[in-house]
Amino acid sequence: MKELTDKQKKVLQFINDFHADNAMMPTVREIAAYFKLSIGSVQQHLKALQSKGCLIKRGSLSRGIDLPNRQNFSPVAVLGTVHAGTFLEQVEDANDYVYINTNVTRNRKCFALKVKGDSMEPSGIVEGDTIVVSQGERVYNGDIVVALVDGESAVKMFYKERDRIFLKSSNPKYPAITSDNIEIVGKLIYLVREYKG
Amino acid sequence: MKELTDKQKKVLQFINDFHADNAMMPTVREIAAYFKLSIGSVQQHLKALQSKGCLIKRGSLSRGIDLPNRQNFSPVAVLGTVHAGTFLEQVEDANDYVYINTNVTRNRKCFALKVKGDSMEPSGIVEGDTIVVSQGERVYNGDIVVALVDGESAVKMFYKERDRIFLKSSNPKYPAITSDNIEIVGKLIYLVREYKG
DNA sequence: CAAGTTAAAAAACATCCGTTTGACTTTAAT
DNA sequence: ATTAAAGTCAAACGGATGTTTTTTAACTTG
Repeated sequence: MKELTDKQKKVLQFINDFHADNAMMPTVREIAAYFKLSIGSVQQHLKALQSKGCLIKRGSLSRGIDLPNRQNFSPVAVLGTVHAGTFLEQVEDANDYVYINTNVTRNRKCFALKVKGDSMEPSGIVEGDTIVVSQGERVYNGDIVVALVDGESAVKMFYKERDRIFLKSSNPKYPAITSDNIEIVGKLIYLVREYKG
Repeated sequence: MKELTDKQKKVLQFINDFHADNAMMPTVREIAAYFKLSIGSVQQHLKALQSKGCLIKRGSLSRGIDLPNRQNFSPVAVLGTVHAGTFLEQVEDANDYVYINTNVTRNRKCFALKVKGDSMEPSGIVEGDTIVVSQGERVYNGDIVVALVDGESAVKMFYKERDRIFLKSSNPKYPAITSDNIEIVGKLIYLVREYKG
């Protein structure tokens, strides 16, 4: 990516800010008005930015410019609460969403859960955390998973030994679980925590 | 918010998806093309959605519709690493960013740090986590803060007793810190963790 | 000095786009 | 049967928007 001139940097910055504020790209004339420039001058700047790879044009659409590394977020439904100590599940209606960068979700089928309990505290998963789970994923020993054991869900570490699945808490005060009726729902891919107050 | 008709729901959904994919709102004609409708019909749907509070129009701008609960994200620079065991700071150039919902940052001045060490593990803060810190904030006993102690930074719990500041690790194997030279940089407001592999 | 780059302006053109109007059909409720 | 609401269409108007061309000027660089 070539060097940008000062003016080009400013124009690019304006486009960035404008999009962050208004959720749409500015028109050529809106850029011109901000910098008190003519339309043609702005067109030249845009062309320069485009040839340097800092800007993408999508045909002749209105507001049809785009930024190469634009961040994209998609809603992931918070389906309920998962108890990380003993077992508990409360699947509610999905009225709550957490927005995750698509670089993280990568088109995988995901959902989110609120954590209760302390069985995974040594792994840094504490009450109130929101965890994002990717469904139908291959899991390996040591992965943190959400599993259904005899119909109830839990967050645990996954281990498989001689075709037998063990679900371990990282908190040593809880024993490992094993059962003939374990279904792995998905694998932890993300965690967010908000400190309020 | 009144009930939406099936068609109105579909139109709203399309607008939502279109914006997520293209970072811009569709034009009336683009909506019409998708649903194989006339322009006027779409206008009517938009008017209905607007009167029901599910859509906002910004004057007569091209692509000038907006969604009431649109999520907005702003970049927060990851300035370096903070050691949560002993002390350590490496402020690098800000080439790394984490994108945080503006509902969380709320116009506050923020930066982010990568965590190393285990001194805050019982509080759910482990190595590799990215923490978001709000600067210049009033802090209270028990808040988790980033502080400068004799010029080096740390993540600790804040306590003040008789005008003396104590910085405690939640991991009991580290002693509490106190010094005449403690500067509170900011308060933890958010934490994200990505599980890779 | 000559040549190339960057910056800028004005004007004109074609299209894109939001808006409005009037008329028609279907469906559901009264 | 009547009424109302939702849904549809076609057409046209005016302003917004992207595009292109030509001209001018300042600043570097060889």
